[in-house]
Amino acid sequence: MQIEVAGKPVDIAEDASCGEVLKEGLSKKQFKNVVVAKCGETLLDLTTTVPADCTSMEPVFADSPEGLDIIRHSTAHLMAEAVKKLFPTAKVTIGPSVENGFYYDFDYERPFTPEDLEAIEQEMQRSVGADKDFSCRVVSADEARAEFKEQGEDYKLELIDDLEEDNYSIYSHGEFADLCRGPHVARTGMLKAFKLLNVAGAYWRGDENNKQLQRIYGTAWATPKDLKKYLHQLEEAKKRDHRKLGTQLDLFSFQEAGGAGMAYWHPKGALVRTILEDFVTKEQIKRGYELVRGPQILKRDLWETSGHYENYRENMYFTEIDEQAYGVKPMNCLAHMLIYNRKLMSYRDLPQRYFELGVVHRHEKSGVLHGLLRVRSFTQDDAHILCRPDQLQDEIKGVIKWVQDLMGLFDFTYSMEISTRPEKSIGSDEDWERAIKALKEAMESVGLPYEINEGDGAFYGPKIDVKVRDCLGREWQCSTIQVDFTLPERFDLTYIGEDGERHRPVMVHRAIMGSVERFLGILIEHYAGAFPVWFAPVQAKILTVTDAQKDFAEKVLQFFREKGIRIEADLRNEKLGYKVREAQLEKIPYMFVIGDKEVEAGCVNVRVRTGDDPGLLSLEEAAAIIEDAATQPFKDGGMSYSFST
RNA sequence: GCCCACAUAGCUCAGUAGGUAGAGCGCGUCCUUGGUAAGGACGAGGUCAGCAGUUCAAUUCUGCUUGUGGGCUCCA
Repeated sequence: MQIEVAGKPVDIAEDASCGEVLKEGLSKKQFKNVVVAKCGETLLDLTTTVPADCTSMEPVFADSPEGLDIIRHSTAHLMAEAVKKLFPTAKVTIGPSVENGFYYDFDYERPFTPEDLEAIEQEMQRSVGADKDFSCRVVSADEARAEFKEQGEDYKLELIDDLEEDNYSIYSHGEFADLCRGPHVARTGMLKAFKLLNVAGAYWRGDENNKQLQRIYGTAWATPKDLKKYLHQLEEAKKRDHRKLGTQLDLFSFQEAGGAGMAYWHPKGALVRTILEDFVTKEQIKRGYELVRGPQILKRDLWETSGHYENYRENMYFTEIDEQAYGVKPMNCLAHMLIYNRKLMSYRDLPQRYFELGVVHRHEKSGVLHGLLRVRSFTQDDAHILCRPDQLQDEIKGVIKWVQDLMGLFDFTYSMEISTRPEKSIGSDEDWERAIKALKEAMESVGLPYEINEGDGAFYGPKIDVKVRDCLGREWQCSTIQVDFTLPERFDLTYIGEDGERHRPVMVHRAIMGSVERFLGILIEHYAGAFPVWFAPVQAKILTVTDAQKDFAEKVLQFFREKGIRIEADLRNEKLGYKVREAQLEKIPYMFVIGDKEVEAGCVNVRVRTGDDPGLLSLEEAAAIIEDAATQPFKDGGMSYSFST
């Protein structure tokens, strides 16, 4: 019998295992790093007998994405073994691999402590040292039930009942056996690079009505070197954390006295924000939007009409004025609809595109707040497009283009998904179908890949969500495009068509940055605080060598200020090296050093934060460099912008 | 909201077997006039997050509250 291994034919015995076949077909060194076998799309344990229909087999190496997944999953089992050994009354639940690692959820009478984690990790190391074999057996549903019932593993019983399979595979190593689809590494000795990271609460099956379990997270890699590299990366990422940089660069803070989830913008941070908002606002106008503004609070019955009261109440703040109930706006759409409704619209007036940097308040659960990325009060670059059905496609495409342009400007990588109807929602099934179809068609016509996120739409309509990652790899939603047939109906929005009849416009809710706060948080992490010249709060800093240059430095300062360049001067009685260091830590793009030489020449000596050193330049030349650096990103993106004071 | 952890000077952190606290940086004054990542001296600065309780005595122990961090659930 012959089988192809990694492209070359190998003779094998009738009942050979996958491991034996791969060992035959690969060099000794290669085989050492094989975790499982791959036959077609199926992953098989090395101990599994080669299936009769398998004609070619590929090795899955430890450092491949699939291999790492196996290693992490197996490490989760290894951890469960250790936990059961140290805490026999703990009940096991599920333990999958996740990005960069794994977790396992346990039900135990007391919380695990950091010391417990250390003990667990040591126990895991012992098991690795013992190099126990992983083995798999397939049993009937009844046998599986009997086995886990005897062990008191109630959660496993629940899983068996839910899966409703005829047979189940059970993976064991040493004393530990777990209901599991597999596959796994052959021996515990292959798991040589892992670390337990933290404990967290997690609901059984992700449902907050269920019991809360204890989840232990860990990371696992193919080699200790990879593990070390990953842990180092984590450390580096922490340095870019926007919360840390926000303090270091004096951009913003959160004030305990003022309440959770609400940012306070310091002078530098507020300036960065203002520039971003200014750019986005001007760009909206160029793209055919009109600026509007609505109030912060609207009468409660309006929120009832819109369905917010019914579907979004727990996220809203309410207040009372003159015995009249009001709701603080969590979204801007209501005001925009009222503005649309101020007069009778003609089909010629459409589309109406209303843009507002709207401040919204949402009562987010206390546990979800996270720096600028998840707050209770934030500003959306929000717009509502009211258009005729025949205009819908072009409008969506226009928004997608704008999203692409903005993300491109910052060189963001992002993922897109279409979110469908959630449980709590309003509107007819047909409208939902129509709206989803419109979004899909637009995405497909632009040729963008997308995922479907079932049940995650807004309560009034489906949406395209654009997600960007933070420094720790967590994804955050930024842009959103939502098609809505329902709210125009609820507010009886109409326009007079060519036929002289009243028609219903379609509404597109959309935000490009999403939340200014969140977007800035991600920008801070993306640039590690070293903002591009166009929105750096301070673009250049003058550093004098001694106070003899003070007068000239002040003239230079004035010169650049008049040019609209954001510049500061460090005239303190300190050494140059000290001033350079400080400006470098402030991540200021340009430093202008002024000593006697420069005064004499009427020049500045330019130092760039990247380490480049253009040297002695005239004031005009230096200004040109900055202006160039500030406008270049827009030229590259086919746009134009400059902030002026 | 739930689980766990944490909260000491503007920042980063030490510390107290329960006897009201310390460093570095920053800040102020003075000396130093120094050419590309930290010159020196002196000084100011803290209801040890808040409120209760235990105690002769609480920053330290206990409880609650507030806030923060890591997750879960939920969402821009």
